[in-house]
Amino acid sequence: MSDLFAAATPAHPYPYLDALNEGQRAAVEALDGPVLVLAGAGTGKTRVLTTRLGHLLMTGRVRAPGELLAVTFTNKAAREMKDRVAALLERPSVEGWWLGTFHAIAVRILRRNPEAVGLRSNFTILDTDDQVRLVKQILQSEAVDEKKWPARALLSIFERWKDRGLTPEKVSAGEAGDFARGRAVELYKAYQERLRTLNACDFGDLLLHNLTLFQNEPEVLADYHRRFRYILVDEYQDTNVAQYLWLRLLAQGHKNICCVGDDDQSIYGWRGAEVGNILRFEEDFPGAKVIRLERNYRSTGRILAAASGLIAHNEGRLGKTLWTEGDEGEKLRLRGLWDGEAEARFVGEEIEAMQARDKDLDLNQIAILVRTGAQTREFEERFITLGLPYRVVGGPRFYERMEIRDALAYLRVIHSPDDDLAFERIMNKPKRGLGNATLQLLYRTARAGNIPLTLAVRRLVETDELRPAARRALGNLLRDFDRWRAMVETTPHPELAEIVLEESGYTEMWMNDKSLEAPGRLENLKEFVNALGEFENLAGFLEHVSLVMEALSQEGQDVVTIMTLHAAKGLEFDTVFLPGWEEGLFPNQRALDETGRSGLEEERRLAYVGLTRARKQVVISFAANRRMHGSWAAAIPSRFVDELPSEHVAQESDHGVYGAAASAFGGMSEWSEARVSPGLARAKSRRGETGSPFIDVTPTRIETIASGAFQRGDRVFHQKFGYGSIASVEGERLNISFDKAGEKKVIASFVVPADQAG
DNA sequence: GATCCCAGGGTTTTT
DNA sequence: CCCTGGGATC
Repeated sequence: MSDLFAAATPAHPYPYLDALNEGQRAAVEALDGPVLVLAGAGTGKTRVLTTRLGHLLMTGRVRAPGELLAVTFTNKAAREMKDRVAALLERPSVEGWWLGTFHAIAVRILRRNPEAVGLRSNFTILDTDDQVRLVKQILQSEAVDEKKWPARALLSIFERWKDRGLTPEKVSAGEAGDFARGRAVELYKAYQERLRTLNACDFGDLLLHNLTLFQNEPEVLADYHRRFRYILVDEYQDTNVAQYLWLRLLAQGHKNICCVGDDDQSIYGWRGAEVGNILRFEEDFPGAKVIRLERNYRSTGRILAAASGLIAHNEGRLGKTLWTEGDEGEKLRLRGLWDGEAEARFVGEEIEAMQARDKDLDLNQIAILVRTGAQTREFEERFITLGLPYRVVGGPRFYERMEIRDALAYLRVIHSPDDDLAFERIMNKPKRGLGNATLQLLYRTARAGNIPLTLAVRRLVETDELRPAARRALGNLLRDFDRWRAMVETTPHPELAEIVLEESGYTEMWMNDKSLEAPGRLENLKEFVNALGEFENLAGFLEHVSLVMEALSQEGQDVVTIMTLHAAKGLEFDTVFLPGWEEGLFPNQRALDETGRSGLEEERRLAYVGLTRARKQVVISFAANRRMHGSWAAAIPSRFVDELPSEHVAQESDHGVYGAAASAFGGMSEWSEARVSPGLARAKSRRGETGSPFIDVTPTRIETIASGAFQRGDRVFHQKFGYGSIASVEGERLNISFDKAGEKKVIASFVVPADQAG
């Protein structure tokens, strides 16, 4: 502790400081007391974070891993920081450090003192699916009409309360709302009680239980005060109230808390984030130093000017102006199109033109950032037709897949026998002749005796209340679980998992399944067993899966990225396409309806995030007609288009940015394309626009020029469309009749022979 | 108990 | 348009 003072005095022993600009250096050197680093997009935030961490070590303020708490929002950010710290310390990994997501840290704390909140240390963390099923059960037992009051809606009410740190007791009467005629709080209480009985908690509980723990057990909190001498928080603008309270409690002792964030990039208000947390920082932590990082190292001057011009329309900002010493760059491009399809075609053509100009073009440096997930489809379809490799970021995560969740459920029941939801999930998977009637009886018995489902099963198989077939099936299942559970200590867990999947008949179930997903699912199960091997024990694995596990991403390929604006935060690309800038879509109507002005400002921040992802070029587009939920709607350009400073924007349609004019322009372009390119006209036939002369003529002709590895009649497999037979071959383009997806034109490199699939 | 069909509803998403 | 879930039917 004494060298703390000694180390702080010398001026030059830290060469890494010289590589920083003035603001960055200030942010790194302000080690003690509360500090807020307002780090604009592309200003070197990660560098500041890691250098600061290193500086804490070099100055001796942090000498042991346990003395620093570093929190992030995503696993990705946590991993990146871990890697950098490991590199800094020249170690392969830094597992002992308190460095992780809010939730991962909260679990770690909760596992040490679970009794304080009525849990046992092997408690389960439920995912969304389990949560919804639990809420449904409660609605049923409380006789609430699920049609009128959907479980999901109620769950999101609970989540918002949890985001604000509210336990059922703390929800004030005025908050009840009209859900189920004001019964929401009562239902919330029932939900929390059920969770406790199940020895389970949901994601929101992790933080909420931490707050309860700290408030009820001052000793525990004091221990963490002694432990964590420095706290570092990333993406502070995304914290919700519960996380804010959590941080405040932990920082109470020494007040050495450094939060890094950007109020202009707060885009998660809809899931409980409070921009107010960052705006209020100086009041919350008196004496706080605020350091602004405004020098941008990423984007061109014009992109920064456009982004700044846009975001200036927001009120209630801390205020910050990005600048660069780099080039002014090209103007942003703005294009109006006829409809979403034309827009996708336009983007495809632009990328092809870029490829033509530069044959070494790195497709990974191109991103299409959309407002809603539904927008990705049109681009996907277009890119498949063009044979342009792409990747859609998002979609179901690995552990959200049905087969993985089933396999997990088996392990969960083994690991924590009271996990009713897991038991219910796999009770009849594979089919054991246990249907709804049996399940209802089980639940009645469990509820009557206030005991877990598996215990109810144990009692029932001793009686004659069940049908003999059901009784036998359940008896066997119980015996299986007992046997597997007995193996936990003696059998390596990956092997155990394999045995369970085998003996339960689960693997067999998928082997007998003829659907096109089945081979992929079996593959995922193998992957699952492999992943299991990377953990010390079953408990560790289960925790990892519920908190961290992500979809397998095929990285390292040369592909264009398609993703939502939300998913793009923190990333950067040379060229960014921003389609769908239309009123109603972006800003999104629902955001405006639900949260009004603050919703609009959040949408604007989203636009700001999108713009600042680009290093060199931004291409914004809007369509005059957009199909939503199956019906067409005329659209007008987004107000954000008008908010861009016009001197930095090149409009490519001389008909202006208004809907009607854009329609005329887009319509014409479509017409001319159809004339010059039969291939494009044919592609449209996939959408059922029959009657074009091109469709009738081409198939016979193209067969004669068939070449390459595929022939008519071959069975093939396609990532997106599944299995099918080749109807005709046209060079690299294949016409395939897919078993499930119907007729599609695809590029040969996108399919493999059916026998090589999976 | 399992399968099929139709109605209804469909931002953003991490942990 | 496309998916999900619940009810009706075999």
